[in-house]
Amino acid sequence: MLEDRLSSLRDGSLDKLAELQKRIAEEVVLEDALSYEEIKYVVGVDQAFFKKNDEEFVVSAAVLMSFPELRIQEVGVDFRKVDFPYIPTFLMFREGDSAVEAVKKVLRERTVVIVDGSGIAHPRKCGLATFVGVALKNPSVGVTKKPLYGKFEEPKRSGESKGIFDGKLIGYAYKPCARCKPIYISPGNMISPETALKVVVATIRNYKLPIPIREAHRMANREKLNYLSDFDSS
DNA sequence: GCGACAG
DNA sequence: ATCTTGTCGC
Repeated sequence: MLEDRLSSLRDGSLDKLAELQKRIAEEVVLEDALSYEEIKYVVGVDQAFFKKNDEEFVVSAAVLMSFPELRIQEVGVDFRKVDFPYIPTFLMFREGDSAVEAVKKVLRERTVVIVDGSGIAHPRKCGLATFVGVALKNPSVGVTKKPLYGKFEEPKRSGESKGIFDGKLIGYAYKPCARCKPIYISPGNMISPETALKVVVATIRNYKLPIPIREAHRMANREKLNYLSDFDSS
């Protein structure tokens, strides 16, 4: 079954999905829809996965926080079966719909969405964060722990950032602390690389990853355990 | 052709 | 992402 899905993807359908990504990328706006001062909230989104009877499920959690105070306002959750495998550069087809639904439940005016995945720092300029930002027509930023695409130099000092380039500036490699490896930040939609960096840095504080992402990660795992324990007892 | 490759 | 214990270091 799994092999069937993978082979059908290999034989050309991935090309069509890649074309879809290129079309979505054409809708991206890299100017700030919100100035830094206008940002009132941020939403962090992340997901957890698990298998139940040979089927795979995803739990997405979206945590709305005040900005720049970072007080939790609301949490949105989406739970569903997943049928698309993880394929590098096609992550949006596996996690995108679920992430969008979770964010929809908590989204307000003047909010920047922070996603655990690339934005335009992607071979076709269409990472998970771009998908979410275009689908919701809302400012979004992508943050990853590993680089996916683009040329950059290693930031060496704590707090230092280096541009990620693909002809032009498409994001930043940022070193959160002396012993931390860099994180990679790129605009998803409706935000500039500079503002994307500034917002993310403002949410990191003493950690490596943005606090909204950390909170979303915790919530997704919390929900995952809930579903599993409910299943067991029923 | 070979290797790289978010979560 | 997920499977998993302890452990080294700031």
